Formats: sequence, structure tokens, C-alpha cells
Amino acid sequence: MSLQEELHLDKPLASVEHEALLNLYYTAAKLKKRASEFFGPYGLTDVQFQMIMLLHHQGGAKGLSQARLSELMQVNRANVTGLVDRLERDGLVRRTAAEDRRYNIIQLTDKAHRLLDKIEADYGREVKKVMGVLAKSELAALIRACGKLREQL
Amino acid sequence: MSLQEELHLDKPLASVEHEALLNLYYTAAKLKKRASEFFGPYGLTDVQFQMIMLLHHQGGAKGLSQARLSELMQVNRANVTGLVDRLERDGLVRRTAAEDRRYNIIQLTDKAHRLLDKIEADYGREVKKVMGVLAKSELAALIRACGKLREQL
DNA sequence: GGTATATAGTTTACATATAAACAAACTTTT
DNA sequence: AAAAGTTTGTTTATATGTAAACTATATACC
Repeated sequence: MSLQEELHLDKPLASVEHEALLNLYYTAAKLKKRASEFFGPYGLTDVQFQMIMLLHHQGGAKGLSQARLSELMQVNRANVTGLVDRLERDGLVRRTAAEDRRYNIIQLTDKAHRLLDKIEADYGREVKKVMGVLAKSELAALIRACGKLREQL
Repeated sequence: MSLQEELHLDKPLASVEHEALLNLYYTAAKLKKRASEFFGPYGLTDVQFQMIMLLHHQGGAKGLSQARLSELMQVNRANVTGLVDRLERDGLVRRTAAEDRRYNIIQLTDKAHRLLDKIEADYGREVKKVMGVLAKSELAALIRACGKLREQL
């Protein structure tokens, strides 16, 4: 369904370009809400899960610095401080000082590993269920288009 | 460029479906940041501009209720309260009581109309510049794909 | 060695987002 | 008409996001 129908807009959108932009926005927002519903029962937010995933798959046993997390999540350093604060409060990550004492090393706790084991397979199925309405060729086209857009931003 | 390269990920992503999902997220986030930079010099946030646009094009002279704005922006009613508060503080919208006294009628002020006149053409050009890296067929495919995704969420 | 510069993380102030509980006003049911 | 239910907007608590100013530490350069 078009956004115009979905939102019951009086007027059509100004251009195909604008329509595509708004489609990206609204769809990403709706996916994010679905993710919130999915992670809620596990006591996590979607962003917290993202950080845990990154620490597991990109950090391994060594962990990641907050600066690297900031880069991986494409968010402000200040934001990472708060995100790590809350995960630490909930006993899911540990902050330790690195040799270079400007850095914090962030590592997952056993509790986080156990939680991830419980969620990850289910998450993979959920992603395939949601994104599976698109054919492989459509998924590839979507990835290509998003890549092109990001490249010139 | 692929997300894996862009973020210098150690490992490839778990599935094409996951890759497509993350592409949507990261691209929408990056577009939002570009929008912030664009609107900053006008003293607006991207969300404030979106609300003003909706009030102008969908509300006309009559204005819109907060409930309708909530539906149009696909955000919580509580969030609309704050958004309208800040626009009202900045003299860009007016709250008036409707006949049905549960409703607030939100209308643009002259100041908002003047501001919109200054921004809108420039905004249209910016959107075409950014989204213009995609061919019309790619834009259409993107819109179709996003529509399909939203339909089953 | 000492100064300048860069980098990492934190703090503050603010905007945007949600859920849940609430009050006020309307509608439906009986 | 009274009770029950629905809708609208607000408040509160909390999470996530930014920019700017700050501290601490490390590196580069003279």
C-alpha cells in the first residue's frame, strides 16, 4: 500500500524522490517498533540487543572500546556512554580500563552470553520472516539502493 | 559500498535478510542526520519541519488535531504533546479548543507560513539531489519494497 | 623536555520517542 | 438519566539521540 493511502493523505507527495525518502523513513520506523515488541519480552531494547550483538560478533573475547562501538552503531560518543551505563547497570557488560588509559574496554558478561544464546536463533527467524516478503532479487536491489544513497551522504 | 566494508566488520552478516534490514536502518539514520544539517540553519529540526509540512499540506486553513498529527507522523500521542509544545513556544503553531472539547486544533502561525515559503523549494531541490543518485526505476522499486514490508508489520 | 595537538570518555542541556496512568469530554448501552 | 466504555490530551518515568564543553591521557613536533 502507498504511504498516501496508508496515512489517508489529501494530496499526493511532491515527487517520486520525496515519496521514496518518506517510504524509507516510515518503513525503518515501523521495523524499529516491531523490533521493540520482539525484544521487550527478553527485557532488552532493540538498541541494547544491537550493542550486545556487536560485542559478541565483532568484539569476541577481547571486547570493544566505546569509540569503536560509536563507529559501529554510527552514533555519538556521548550516546554510547549512556548505553553502556544502562547495560552495565543491568549486569550485561563490564567496563575495564585498557592499557591506553583513555580507553574503556567493554565486554559481555556471562549473563549477556546466556541471554544472547536464548535470543539469537529466534531473532534470525524473525528477521527472515519479516524481510522474507521480499524476493532475493528485491533484497539485493534494496541493499544496492541503500548503499548508493549512503555513499553520497 | 556494503555495510560490512563501511563499518569494517570482521565477519559477514548472518543473512541477506539481515543485511537488508540493517541497510534500511543505517540508511534511514544517515538520511535523518543529513536532514538535521539541512534544517539546522533555519532553526528547525527535521521533525519540526515534518509537522509544519503536514499542517500546511494536510491541515490547510482548518488545522489538524493532535490525534491526527500522531497518526500522520506515526508517533505516540504523548510525543505530539511535546512537539506541539516546542513549536508553540517558538511561535510557529497555535493551539485552540475545538467544538468537541477533547480536541486541540493545531494551526500554523504567519511566522510558520513565512518560514515554510523560504524553505520548501530549497527542500524539494535537496531531496531530489540526495535521492537523485537512484534512477526512477530504482526509486519505484524502493517504494514498492518498503510498501510490501510495511504491509505485513 | 615541553608545548601543541589529537583522541577517549563524560557531563550538561536539549529534542524525540515510548508506555502507563490519569483527567476531561464525548458516546453507547441499559 | 445513569453507568460503562471510548477518545483526546497530559504527565511521569525512562531510553535514545545530538552538540558543546570539559577532563584525562597519549602522541607529534620543536
